[in-house]
Amino acid sequence: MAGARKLPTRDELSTWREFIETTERLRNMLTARLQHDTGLSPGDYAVLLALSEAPGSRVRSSELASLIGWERSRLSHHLGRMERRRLIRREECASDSRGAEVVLQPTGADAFHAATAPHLRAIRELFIDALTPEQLAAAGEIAAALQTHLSRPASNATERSRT
Amino acid sequence: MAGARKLPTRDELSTWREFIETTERLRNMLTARLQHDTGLSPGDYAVLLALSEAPGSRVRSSELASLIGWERSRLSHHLGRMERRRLIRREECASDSRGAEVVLQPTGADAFHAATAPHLRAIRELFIDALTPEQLAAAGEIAAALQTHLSRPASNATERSRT
DNA sequence: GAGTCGTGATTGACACGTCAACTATGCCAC
DNA sequence: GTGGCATAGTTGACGTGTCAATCACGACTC
Repeated sequence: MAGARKLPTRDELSTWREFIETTERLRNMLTARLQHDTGLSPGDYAVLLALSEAPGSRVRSSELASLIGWERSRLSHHLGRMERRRLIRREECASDSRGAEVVLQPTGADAFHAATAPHLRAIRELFIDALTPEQLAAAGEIAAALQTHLSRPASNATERSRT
Repeated sequence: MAGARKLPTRDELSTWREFIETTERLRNMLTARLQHDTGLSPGDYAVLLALSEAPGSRVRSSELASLIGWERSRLSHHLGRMERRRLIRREECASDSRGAEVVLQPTGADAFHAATAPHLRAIRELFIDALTPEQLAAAGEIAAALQTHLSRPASNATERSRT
């Protein structure tokens, strides 16, 4: 048995398309608004949020990466761009000379503080206000179910490592 | 009235985060699988799908753009990359010499045919199988509600053009 | 048929992401 | 203290996406 799984029906496929296209559109609109209102990208916002919650507004680079769930190289590239804009600064780490510490700069702190209210408002307007309380709850359950499912090793590869 | 909208509650915000992060993860896993199984990106797949459904496997460039909902410049860049890989070809358009026609190439047709079953299977495994039928229906309703809401002009800018 | 305007498509600059090297330390064994 | 290995972080190449500018042509007017 196994091997040829049943393919999605027409209805399932159209639900999938609507779902994935809508969430992409939602993300794009959020990004555009954040950019327009505050000049920050979602990446900038994530970095600044994590940084401003850290004691002393400074975090080891690899810890920052795991806080926001990024690969280190992605973070490194992004920090380079943020450093050019004076949002953050990188310092050598005292305890481990391989390491780097990321430090929030005044420019970055200001940008983040100015961004948080508009961003939260946008989330409310574009997402929360679009749904009934029941739908919002259902969205949470769907996300949880997907998250669980995607973390199952088998969902990565069904019948793919059968060598 | 108006101006200071209520900010999201802690619960709403955590639902939001779970939702948006999960859909992003889902998209990433789908992309990785498509890439791994077939060597195509989601963009490639969308272009090839539209092209292979078109009469004669050829479409005017701007029509292709509207079929898959892309900006023309995005499409132009992508077609350039696909042309380098011999997946498609661009021809001058007979009826309108400004225009270009995109033509499916054998390499592209083969790649697309080889990709469709694995891709549909991945959608089933990663998305549909993760949800109960009720959750799947709810996902469709949520997408529809969001789509409607996001198309409302006011949801783009509440109190933003109040000059 | 010259002027103007809209449309079809491409281009260049740049932000963002991934992957695969690569550098530089730390760390442990011996 | 040297060899081997893991860890921290950076870098380069390249695919992808947006924006603004540009080019070329069609269409319409006079």
